[in-house]
Amino acid sequence: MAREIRFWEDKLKEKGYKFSMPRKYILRILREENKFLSADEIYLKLKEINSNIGIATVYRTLELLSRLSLICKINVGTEKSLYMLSQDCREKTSSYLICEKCGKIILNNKCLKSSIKIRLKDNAEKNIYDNCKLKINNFQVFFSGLCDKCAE
Amino acid sequence: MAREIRFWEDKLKEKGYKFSMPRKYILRILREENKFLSADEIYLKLKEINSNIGIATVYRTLELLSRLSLICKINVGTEKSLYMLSQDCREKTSSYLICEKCGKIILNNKCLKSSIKIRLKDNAEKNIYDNCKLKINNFQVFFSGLCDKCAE
DNA sequence: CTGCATGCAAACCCTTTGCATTGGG
DNA sequence: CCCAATGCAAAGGGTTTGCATGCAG
Repeated sequence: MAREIRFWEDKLKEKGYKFSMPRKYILRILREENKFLSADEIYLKLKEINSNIGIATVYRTLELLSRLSLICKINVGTEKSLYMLSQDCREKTSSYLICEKCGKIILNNKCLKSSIKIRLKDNAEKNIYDNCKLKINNFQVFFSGLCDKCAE
Repeated sequence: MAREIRFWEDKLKEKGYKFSMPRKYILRILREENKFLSADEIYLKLKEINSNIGIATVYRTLELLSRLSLICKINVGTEKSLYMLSQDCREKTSSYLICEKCGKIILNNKCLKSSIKIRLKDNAEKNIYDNCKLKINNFQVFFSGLCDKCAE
């Protein structure tokens, strides 16, 4: 963890941002939970540890960390945005199963993985940049439909 | 078009829903535009043809049509939800390239298609249902990153 | 006719913004 | 010390809901 804290601090300071208490706490929560969290889930966890960090700060911090690529943000279903540390996000989640109605998300289920074969060509990243002028830092597969509960 | 109108009508009536004027108009707009539209874009097009259909009805209709799988709904970036007729959605768009900052979307670019190889196994749909109790009606690939403009 | 579908407005929820204050470097 | 960062509250934007009315079957 100490190594990660140093890494976060460097990343922030190298761009001239302060390594403030709220930023430290939010990063630590994301590291400990190690899964996608919504802004208000993070806000509640901050309350649990008796911080009085406001929800506005949570959003501002998540926006900043996302801009610095320390975390990644996804939007699925009609739900709120979700955030996760970048390294874990890339290593651990690439496929999602989402109920279009209730927004329930299943991440990286084994069954999903075995149901689909995806292969990115070697030059994909460069190819896409050359064609579309967009530097890819995430790649995700979404299956969506209706879960049994919502289908009644 | 006449054939499609009949198809929509049957789909609605077979589940006991009325084929009302707002539903007919909204389906027709989606057919004519033949691309992803937001609820308020549809609402504006309805205004153009002098209908006084309310935005609430637009949302309720889109929710219903989505539930009946006549249309598909996507959520990307920080943007509003987008809707498109299902058949076109499946035929024409399965991959998206999104700028995480400005929300710009590139649909089904040839380059995207050639950069990725996707194969769904034959029994994928059934497999996923058996495991996750969710009936899939959509399947999409999202690449996200920063476009040149937003990267500065 | 009957009850589902609609229009309107208000409510809701997530997120952003304005502003005075605080605290990190 | 100074300015970026924060907390609070209010505003914003998309979407949903309550309720009286209208219209498809």
